[in-house]
Amino acid sequence: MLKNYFIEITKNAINKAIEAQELGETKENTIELVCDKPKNKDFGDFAINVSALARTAKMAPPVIAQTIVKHIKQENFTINVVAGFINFKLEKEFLNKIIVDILAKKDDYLKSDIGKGEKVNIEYVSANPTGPFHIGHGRWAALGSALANIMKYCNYSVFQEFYINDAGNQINKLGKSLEIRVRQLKGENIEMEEGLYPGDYLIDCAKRYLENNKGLSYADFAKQDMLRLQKELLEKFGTHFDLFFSELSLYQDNEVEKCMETLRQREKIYEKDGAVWFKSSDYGDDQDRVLVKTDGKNTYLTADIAYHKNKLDRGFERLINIWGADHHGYIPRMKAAIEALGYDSNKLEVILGQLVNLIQDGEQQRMGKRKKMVTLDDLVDEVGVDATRFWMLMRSSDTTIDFDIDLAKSQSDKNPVFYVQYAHARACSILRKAIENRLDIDNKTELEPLFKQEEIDNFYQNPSIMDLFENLSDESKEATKALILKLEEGKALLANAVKYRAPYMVCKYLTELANSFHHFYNFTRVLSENKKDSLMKLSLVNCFRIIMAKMLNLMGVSAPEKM
RNA sequence: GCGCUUGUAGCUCAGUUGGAUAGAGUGUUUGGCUACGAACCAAAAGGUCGGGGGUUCGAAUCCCUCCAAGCGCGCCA
Repeated sequence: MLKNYFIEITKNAINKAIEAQELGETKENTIELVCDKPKNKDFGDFAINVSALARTAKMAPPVIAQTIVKHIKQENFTINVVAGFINFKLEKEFLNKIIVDILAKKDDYLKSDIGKGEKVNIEYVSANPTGPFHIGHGRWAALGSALANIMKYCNYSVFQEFYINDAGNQINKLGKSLEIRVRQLKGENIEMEEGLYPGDYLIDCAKRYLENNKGLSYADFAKQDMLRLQKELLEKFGTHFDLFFSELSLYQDNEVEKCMETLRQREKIYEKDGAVWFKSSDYGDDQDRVLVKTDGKNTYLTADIAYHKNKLDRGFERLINIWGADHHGYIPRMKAAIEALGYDSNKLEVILGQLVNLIQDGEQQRMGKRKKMVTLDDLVDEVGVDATRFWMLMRSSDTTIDFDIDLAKSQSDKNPVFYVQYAHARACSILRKAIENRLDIDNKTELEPLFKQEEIDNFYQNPSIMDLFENLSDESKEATKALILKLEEGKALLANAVKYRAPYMVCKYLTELANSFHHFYNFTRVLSENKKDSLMKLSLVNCFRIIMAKMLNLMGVSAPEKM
């Protein structure tokens, strides 16, 4: 990564300057260098601020910068000092090399080894199998799968998991609700009871039940039916789980009981008022929590603790949970439980996603107030997987999303996903044109294609000559340079997105990358009779296409060749 | 009352260990297609970074305080 490269160079120069006792009273380099883009493009392409050395050196920042620069050998770049900033300007050799590098590495170019093979379990969506997903589930699904993708790409060993809440009282209610729907279909005149699931989707489920109930109870049938629909939608939504983990199985396998026993042995539970309590307040929770209610049934927490123990026992070094913001109060008790069981609670990392509001016809639709809830299924049918995913991913997970259906649906410049995909399709179009027959406008005759595919492939494999900056206008030079630098930036960006668990950064980058390409396109003619020149420019277009397609792919958004 | 999140351009949002003149998109105004996709590009206008105080060479960023919005504070799941 170029930023790190310049930081290294500067760090070495500072050390040399200190050795030569040129930096006043500075004995050692204690400052952390940060490499940014200069505010003003004329200054250079990268900038490092060394003003912080003023404290120890007791010298003016410009003098410090000049002193350091004396120790930097300027190779394929030039330096320009402004105030306390050392600005690096790349020369074309540097930039050309980046393209050669991408051609060689292809879509592995962006990879970095920040994961070092760490075993990570990402648990997300984890809905009750009692009905269709709402829009919020779509956000968790998009977020979790995109995060899993980028982490895998950066060499984390990622395991994606969905926890099925199939053991609680809600399953009984689901069974009763289905029973009523079935009896209604049979012609009985009964009403849906208060507190049960009134949604129409159970009517469809009831029809399937009547067709073939496989000898299952109402509850079991409904549960399996709902889960099947959920799985189908997740698949369609580009979300893959390695395991659907059943809460019920924790009881069947005695894991809940064993987990309780461990806590008991560690003296972390006690009885009071006829219930069994977990001493979570010993580990920073506000209050102790009930594990077994006075009616003898376990709380949701009890099984969930056993579930987290199970995950840790499977050898995961890190557990990432994606939860809705309405569950934030649940974090301290889960961390407490992990500590109480003798594990390190820092292994548990919870990503809280703020909720999603739906905007339709310019008005906010409150989930609860809507007569007919808009499900994720409806949304995907209306606006498509790509737009839904991109819209869900483009915002930081701690902002509430206003999902504007009409905007997401509109296939126009208002829709960021099309802007990005359009750039990709445009690049593909150029690459296609290079090997297609051309129309001679003057004579109205067809000409041979400019290239054969083999010629182009050979050049990509062995780009012996590469100078993208020959015969370009000044504007085109700037645009070419900006595009190359933007491609290079992708690597550091992806690493950051992983580090901060923030796929939204990738979406932002995609928009910027698309913009760089459109800008380049507008100033630069790629295909011409000058074959060598065309090949070099095609290389750049191809590099753009590779990086763009890979990033879109990581987000679970398609990279269409035509639109 | 306590806790978490948020408050930046008309609107939707970036701004990640405190750094140069606070940035994008959208909207508004204007200009650009007889060669590779105009679903595009370029330019202009648009800001007391919720208010107030503090920390320092320097604050949208850190601290305090107040205001506003969303979400939590179950022997529900």
